[in-house]
Amino acid sequence: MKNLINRIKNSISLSTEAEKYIYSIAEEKSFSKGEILIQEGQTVNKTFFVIHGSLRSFCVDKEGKEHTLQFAIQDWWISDFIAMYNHEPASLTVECITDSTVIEFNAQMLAQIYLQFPEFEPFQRKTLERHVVSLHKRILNQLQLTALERYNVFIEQYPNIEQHVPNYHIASYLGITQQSLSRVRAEKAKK
Amino acid sequence: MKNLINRIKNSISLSTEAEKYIYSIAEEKSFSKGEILIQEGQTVNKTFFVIHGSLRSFCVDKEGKEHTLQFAIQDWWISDFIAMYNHEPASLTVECITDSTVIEFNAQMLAQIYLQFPEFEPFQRKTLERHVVSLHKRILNQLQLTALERYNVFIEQYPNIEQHVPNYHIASYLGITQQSLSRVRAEKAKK
DNA sequence: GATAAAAATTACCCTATGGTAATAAATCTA
DNA sequence: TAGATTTATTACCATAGGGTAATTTTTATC
Repeated sequence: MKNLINRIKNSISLSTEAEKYIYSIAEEKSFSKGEILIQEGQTVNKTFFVIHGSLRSFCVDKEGKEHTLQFAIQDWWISDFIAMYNHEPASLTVECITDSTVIEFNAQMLAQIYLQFPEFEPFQRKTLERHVVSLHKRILNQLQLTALERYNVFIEQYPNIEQHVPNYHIASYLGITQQSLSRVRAEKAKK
Repeated sequence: MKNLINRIKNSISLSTEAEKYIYSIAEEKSFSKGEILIQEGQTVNKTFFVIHGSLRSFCVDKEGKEHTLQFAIQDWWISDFIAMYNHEPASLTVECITDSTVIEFNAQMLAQIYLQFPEFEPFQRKTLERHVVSLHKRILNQLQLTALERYNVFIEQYPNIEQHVPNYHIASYLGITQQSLSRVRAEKAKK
């Protein structure tokens, strides 16, 4: 839980009351590999801050293929943001890739925190803005880079994730098949 | 300018003072087809709300090919959000596709508006959240749909844009070449 | 309305990535 | 450690979409 508090303190100065409030609406939870935190179809009123471990959100297409929208490692947030922000049932599944510890927040409580503690506004805004930036960059990468280039960007962005995340999840994040990723990696190793 | 005021009023109740303040930090401007609102490399402290017309933001890759990140039509916001949120030089260009009228905001002024008028917080948040949702959906589409399917989603999402936007811009948004889009359209017309 | 310019289509061949399947390697489990 | 299971690799052929270029259609300009 300290992670988050420190992270907030990097961005705003946090009163003891505000810190207490955070503790009151948050709950630290541990999940083991394979556990589902959000199930497709469910109502989503939770969002998770990752303390350690790795998780992903993904959708399943009509042919049953999985497509990874997001990975989350330490200090990242994860949820089904489409469902959460639109107040509609989850179209995504959020699962643990490895044993993980997260802080679970009630989304409404968290969104309203600035009412009691206006100093949270810039922190929340910054979090959302950073999210937008990372999505814009991802889309630009998808538009202009080859599979190999996208893979290189990925391992730069998540330097340690490969040890923990199976290859086919990375492939499904990059928008290619597991086999193509294998080829791409072979290609890369040759050079 | 009424567009924006009405749009805000749909979401929050707006005092006369707040309305005046909006007018004071905004400037309605008209641009003609082809004009550049944000140039790659520039510092970005402006964001635009579209009154009418159509604009796009795009990047240029190492081979000189353009990739459209976003279209903006009536009631949408457009800027280089990567540059704006990260306080770095623009990596995108924002240009008018057709003659357009926009409201230009100083980004800092707009971001700080909640300090004087806290009732703006939910409006600003909602705008950001909607942005995140649309980007998540775009990424999911890119991961799981074929070019034809993405094209269909596109024309559903922007029903009238085709009359105004050249095909090669749409192609560059969908992540395919102009020629592929042409094929896709021919395919679609056949059925 | 004629001409020029821009945009869209079509054709041809090429390449990156997909699909299926077999094999190999790694990991888990008893 | 053996066997089972999961994951990764490789091979083969198939296909969606790319590249170049020629042609047609549309739009702008005089």
